[in-house]
Amino acid sequence: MESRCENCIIRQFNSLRAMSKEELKQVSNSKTTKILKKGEPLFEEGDKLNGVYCVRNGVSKLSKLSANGKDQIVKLASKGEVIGQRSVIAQENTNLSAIAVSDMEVCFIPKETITHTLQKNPNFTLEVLRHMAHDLKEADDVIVNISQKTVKQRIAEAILYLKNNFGEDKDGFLALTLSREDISNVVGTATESAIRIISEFKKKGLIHTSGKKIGIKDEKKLQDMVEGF
Amino acid sequence: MESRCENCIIRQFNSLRAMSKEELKQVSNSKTTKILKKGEPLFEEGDKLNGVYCVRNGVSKLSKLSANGKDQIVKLASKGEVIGQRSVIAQENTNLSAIAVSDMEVCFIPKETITHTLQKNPNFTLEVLRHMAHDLKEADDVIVNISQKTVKQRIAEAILYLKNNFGEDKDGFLALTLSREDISNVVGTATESAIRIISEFKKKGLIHTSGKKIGIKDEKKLQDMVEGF
DNA sequence: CTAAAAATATGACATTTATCAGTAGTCTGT
DNA sequence: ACAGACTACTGATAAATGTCATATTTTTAG
Repeated sequence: MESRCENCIIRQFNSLRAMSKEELKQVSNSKTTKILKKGEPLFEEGDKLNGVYCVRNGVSKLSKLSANGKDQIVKLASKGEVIGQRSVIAQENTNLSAIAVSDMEVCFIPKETITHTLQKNPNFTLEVLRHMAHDLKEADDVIVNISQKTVKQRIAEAILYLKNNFGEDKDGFLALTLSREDISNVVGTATESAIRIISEFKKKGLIHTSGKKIGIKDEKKLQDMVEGF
Repeated sequence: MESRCENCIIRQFNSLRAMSKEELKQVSNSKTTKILKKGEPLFEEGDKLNGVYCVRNGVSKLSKLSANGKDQIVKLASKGEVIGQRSVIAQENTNLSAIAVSDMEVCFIPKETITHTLQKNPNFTLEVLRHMAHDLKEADDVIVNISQKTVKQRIAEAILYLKNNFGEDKDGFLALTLSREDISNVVGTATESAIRIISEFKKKGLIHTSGKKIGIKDEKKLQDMVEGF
């Protein structure tokens, strides 16, 4: 049978840790588990969400389609993160799409369970609030980065971000492999520009690549690049 | 004597409306009122906030300094909005500066009053949460706009935003007058670029200006500009 | 394993935007 | 009312980035 939320380690990393034993039992009884293959959508922009998704494994990109037909990736959500809270809380259709960028395992928690607890357990609400406050700060940082840094700086930053958040595999490549297009959508630039700059980094010996995989060779210089040197 | 929060109309527009009579009384007793002249700071990036500010009148820009020395304006907060909640909730120093862009009147509410209510009144917490969810969505939209629209589109959008949110004066100029530099910092571009594009809009008959004041002449064409025509 | 499809890569060029330099206009405080 | 300071404006130019076209490599499906 399904594993129980009460015992789930993932929970330690998100706002569900503020739930009481009773509440967790309820979550566990109402949740369903879902497996997604790389590339499959969890939901699409504009969908009405009937609950939130707790990521057990894998990574999802949260993106928004712009008028000119390009996706902008606003956040990468991985193990322990809860996706869709914003829409459920604001009682609106979702403003973002969520698509798996690696195989995923997620738990779906119906919104009734969440909203019920939000109204009853102030500790949980406060915990969710803290998480959202954190997300908001990060969003502010993204705004400043995108508008004030060059594409080169942002790509260097993205590469370091991928290392710091998802680590490296045994061969020294970034553990999370994004397509060049996804990278350009994180950074907010044309795919060709991203590719060009990645090639340049490679020529300069800052990184090495193999297919779409990227490995960091000179972290310090990459960091300097971010700072603008 | 000072006016009482219980009677304050402003409250209707922000999360304070979810407070009980008792709680409001406490807020009213602990609050202080502050007058700011245009250009004066409410607080600066990195400050530790001892409470939140409720805007009674005037407008404040919330901005963040980037590495290259330029400010990026992340939000304009006006009547009814509460400033500084994010930092108080996350228990961090503030990541933004708040500077008055017009004369202001604000109420300062000490953080103890807020955090106390956050722990006791789930309705209030939920209301704050909803507001933050809304802010987060807006931040996502800003990210997409900045990275996917041209400077011209963003300036057209900013002008329409100023009209829709702050209205026009009797002579048909935008009621909130921002300096060209502030406009460029909202839009995330160089001041000269903003000026150039504003001149261009003027030549094309989309707007008219007088000193730093801007008035809209052809809203439809401005809107088309935003859409990319 | 192989052919087709998709993704990556690169060059040439157009467009957008930033930077620097300098002038004109507007506001502020005495 | 006036000087000085700030702000708006304009031109010339450089730099960054986007676009289109096309070649090459990698991945995928059968």
